[in-house]
Amino acid sequence: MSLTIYNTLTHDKEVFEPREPGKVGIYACGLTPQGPAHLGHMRGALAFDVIRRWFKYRGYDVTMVQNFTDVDDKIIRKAAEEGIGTVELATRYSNNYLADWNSLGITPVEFVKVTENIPAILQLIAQLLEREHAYVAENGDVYFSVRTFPDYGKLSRRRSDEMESGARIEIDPLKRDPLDFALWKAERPGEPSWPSPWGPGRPGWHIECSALAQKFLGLSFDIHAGGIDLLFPHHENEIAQGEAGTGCVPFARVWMHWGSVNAGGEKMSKSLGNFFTIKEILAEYPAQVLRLYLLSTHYRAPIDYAPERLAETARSYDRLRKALSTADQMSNGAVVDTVSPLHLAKFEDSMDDDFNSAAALGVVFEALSELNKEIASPTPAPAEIAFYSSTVRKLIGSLGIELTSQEASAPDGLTDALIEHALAWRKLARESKNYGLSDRIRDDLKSLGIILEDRPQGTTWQRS
RNA sequence: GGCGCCGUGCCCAAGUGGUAAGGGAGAGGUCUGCAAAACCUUUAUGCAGCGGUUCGAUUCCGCUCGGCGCCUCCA
Repeated sequence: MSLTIYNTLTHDKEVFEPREPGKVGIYACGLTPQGPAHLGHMRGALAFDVIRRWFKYRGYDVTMVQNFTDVDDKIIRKAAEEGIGTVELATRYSNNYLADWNSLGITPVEFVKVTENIPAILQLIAQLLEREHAYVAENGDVYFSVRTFPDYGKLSRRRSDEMESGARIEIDPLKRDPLDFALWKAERPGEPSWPSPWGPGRPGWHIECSALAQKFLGLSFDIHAGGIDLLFPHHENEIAQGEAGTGCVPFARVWMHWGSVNAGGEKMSKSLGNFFTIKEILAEYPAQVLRLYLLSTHYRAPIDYAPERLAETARSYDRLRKALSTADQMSNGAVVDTVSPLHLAKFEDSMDDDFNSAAALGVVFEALSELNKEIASPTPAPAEIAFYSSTVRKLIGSLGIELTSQEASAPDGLTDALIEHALAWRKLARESKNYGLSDRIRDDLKSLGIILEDRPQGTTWQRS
């Protein structure tokens, strides 16, 4: 089965065909760094971390670019409120965001800032003016003329005439048409600005993504990604700017959109106050659990976040962890580097089908079930145990979820050797039927976070 | 009002024109000195409702009801 991707532009799943064989270029809309990131901001980052891993797994050389819109109305306002410069504010929250990526184990991409790429933006605006898709208003603003671009609406499937009738867009006398949008905003007192042929000012909201994507990935690049809430008008405008400005169609070959993160049935957002920051969540649960949770729903579907959901995921994650820990102790050092072909094939098919991580995780748990059956068998075969634990590890590992061996998290003083000694003492106690003592040892270890499990073949243990 | 998405067991969540993955929770059982874990069995003749197409639909089409997103800043 070949890699298939749902393309919002065609409303259909398509076999992925890169512009250049073996290479894939991805542009994703980043964010406006003006506050701490919440789960909603991280969903796309995580989804595309996994998508990039899968492209690499399939042999692609991946380039992914994401922007920081580090100058815009909100940043200017927020910086003024806090009495600091816009650069300082944007830098603080960009770094904050990158730290969140790091704590979730998301591989960094090529981050680009608007303020460091003003020339590319000016150039695209100039091209749009040259081609008469834009005009300069009397105050120095530059607007895109939607009427000059007949394809406008092809991504979001809206027709301009319909929108106009029902629209409640405020009438801006500077615009020739209510649908027109700003490419360049003329300087206002106290705001950052850059010189331009149309007078000093700063970029409008949508132009940066068109300019940056084309600058760093070229014309007609492979994939453009973003949250579904950016579909209109942002992405629609990007297409208009990119295609009208260069004459090169399509601006991007495939459009991918991830679903929103909701809380209490409504989109998580700052204004509603129903958001959870990454730091809050990671204070309660390990990053692996959060990854597992987010990946258990397909990236395009909306996901409703609730702390109970994470608690459930934590339980299933523990099952995974415990089984692998037990397997390590029962495989007698048998090293197996292979993966169950049956499970691998199902897993790959799932991921090839529009990166269906939810279905792929289902396969992981099926393999886990095989592993547990072998562990529970009256005559467990170390080689079989190693075979299935390797399968589980490799499959889920390809989604960026590492099930580390337990010694990695050993607390101070409780070395594996010490625990092994305690197990030996307990074994002696049990052999002499001194159950009071053996239970005492088990309880004491439990209070230290060590869980014992007696099996016919001996006792295994793990850190809880 | 316009555009789009969605409605699967107690909860979460995949999925297919031919009879429903997986996870969490619950119930019974096996193993065990006990415990824990695991294993086995069990919880949808059913996939919002009503029509239609079809030999056959949860899967395609239409309508109805319900939820959500976007149309204003948004990941």
